[in-house]
Amino acid sequence: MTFFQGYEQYSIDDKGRVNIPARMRKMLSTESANTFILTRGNDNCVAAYPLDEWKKYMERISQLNQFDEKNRRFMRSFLKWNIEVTLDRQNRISIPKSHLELAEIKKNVIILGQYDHIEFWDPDKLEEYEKNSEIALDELAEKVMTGN
Amino acid sequence: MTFFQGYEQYSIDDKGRVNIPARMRKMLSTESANTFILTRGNDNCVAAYPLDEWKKYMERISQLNQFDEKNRRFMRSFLKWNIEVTLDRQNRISIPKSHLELAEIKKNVIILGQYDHIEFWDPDKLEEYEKNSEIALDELAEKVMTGN
DNA sequence: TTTTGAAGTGGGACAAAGTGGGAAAAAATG
DNA sequence: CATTTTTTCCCACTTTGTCCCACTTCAAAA
Repeated sequence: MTFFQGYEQYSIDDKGRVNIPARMRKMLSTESANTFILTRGNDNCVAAYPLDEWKKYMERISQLNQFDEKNRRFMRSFLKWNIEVTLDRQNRISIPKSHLELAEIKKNVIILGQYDHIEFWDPDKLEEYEKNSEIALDELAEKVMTGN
Repeated sequence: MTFFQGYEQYSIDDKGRVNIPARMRKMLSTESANTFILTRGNDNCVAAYPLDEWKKYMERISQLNQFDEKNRRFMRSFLKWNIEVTLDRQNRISIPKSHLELAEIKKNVIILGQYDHIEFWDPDKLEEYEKNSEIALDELAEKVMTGN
């Protein structure tokens, strides 16, 4: 079982390229073929799922009935932000402008390991997000870690 | 398993031609022979199905009993908008005026990958459509992605 | 302390992708 | 059948993306 954790602060160059941290890279299975699916993450970030992890989700999508109006809405909003990217020889991916704008990422980016995926955050936005959540974290931590 | 996803904003020239985004083009099987079936999409857009995907639908149509008045009605409204188009050497298709008017597409067009087909939207119309759906999307997303 | 290799960053050159327009061919019209 | 309009094919330009090479930093090993 492999999973992503930890965080790094990296920079994005003018061409929109970011390095994937070495220790996260090591988590990639050979099946994922150095390929990620970029997508819109929750709470204002960009998320990257390894190809093989992603297939689970696409299985579900494929089974939706498109003649149902709600399902169509969901599929459109969901598939819209998906894009496949592959590591270049320097182990970087390039993030499209649309996605950078979505998460308001400029020159610097925080890379978070988030179990089955990686997240890219604007440093300021992440800080802001964290400030808004400090209150309840302690109880939540207790609940999760003690298992009830 | 290949499928369409992502989105692009492209332009339509005076002759009604649109480029098919490279990454969506790569999804085309050789059986589809660079051919799409344009048709009337749901919710005010134009849809394009690769030839081989389309055949599945035509199979079902062929089995309808035409002596049933309702079936005839359906077939007429359905078949009316179908038209076969092939990529030119620049990987473009040309969309008939009738279809552009149907979806109120002018100079610019949003191209959406929608699993088994591609959709063409007028940017304003799509935005409007998306605004009307934001409410229920989160729960729906959770439901679909967590599998219950 | 020096060396070595891996990791992160930047930029130039070339190829691919997207866009526009002219000329020939085909179709539609009277 | 002639004329006009539309469609198709081909060429050319511009922008974007990809590939490759090179430099810097840092940490572990010699």
